[in-house]
Amino acid sequence: MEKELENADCPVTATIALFGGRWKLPILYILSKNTRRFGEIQVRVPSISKKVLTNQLRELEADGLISRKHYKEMPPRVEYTLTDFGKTLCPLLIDIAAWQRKRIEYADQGEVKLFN
Amino acid sequence: MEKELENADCPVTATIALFGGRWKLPILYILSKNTRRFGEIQVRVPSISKKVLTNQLRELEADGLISRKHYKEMPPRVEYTLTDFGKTLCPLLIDIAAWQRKRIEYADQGEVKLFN
DNA sequence: TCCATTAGTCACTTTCAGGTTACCGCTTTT
DNA sequence: AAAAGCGGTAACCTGAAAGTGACTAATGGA
Repeated sequence: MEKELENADCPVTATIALFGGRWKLPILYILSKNTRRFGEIQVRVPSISKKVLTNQLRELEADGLISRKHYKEMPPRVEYTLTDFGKTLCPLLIDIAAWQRKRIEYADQGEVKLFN
Repeated sequence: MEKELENADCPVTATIALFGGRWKLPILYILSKNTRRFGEIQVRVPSISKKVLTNQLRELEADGLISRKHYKEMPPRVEYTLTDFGKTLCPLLIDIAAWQRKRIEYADQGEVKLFN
């Protein structure tokens, strides 16, 4: 039996891994509007803890979607910004949101349930 | 401080939840080519267990992406098919895959690492 | 002198999607 | 009479991610 797919090199899976984390989309959305300091992000993402926020930011940085600028001041100041590459993600997110509207159309026709 | 977003009604988050499960993309990919029986899916998704496959299929069905047809025969026969709504997902997945190619371009320029 | 501030880290606990193994009903094949 | 085939279900386990609370460094201000 042929192997129809190898999960590891599926481009869709690979892409979703980049922003599939629990809080990554909210973070990217916030940074798409403005460069933000750590604390500013935290206050805009409801109920995220420092540990998890740090984590998600580190991963986004490692994937090249955001950059981190650390000012050597006291108290510390750290700013996060979407990279040029990170900005290329925005149109895709808009496409995804657009499809959600299509889903709502189907729901209006009773063909699809929105909530289970 | 204004709440810039509520995660729950983010259309991107909602969409990704539909196919973010561990095996949902492979399953959708397989069904995008053919209607398939349970066992045919299982054999094409490397190393998925029956329980998990059942689970993922049930969720995809609940979300209206696939339909399940149970023939009352013995031994049992159950066929899974992409719904019309499920088919509308395909172009989106193609967009996502296309963005991955953009990512690879950036990687070629050394601006983004593909693997960490 | 002591406190507040910022961006974390550390150690620990909780959660739950996903995985494992065993079992089932009903029929045909051996 | 036994085994194989199909599409599951039930009970249990596991590992990674997420969450919690306490702690820190270095400075300015009351």
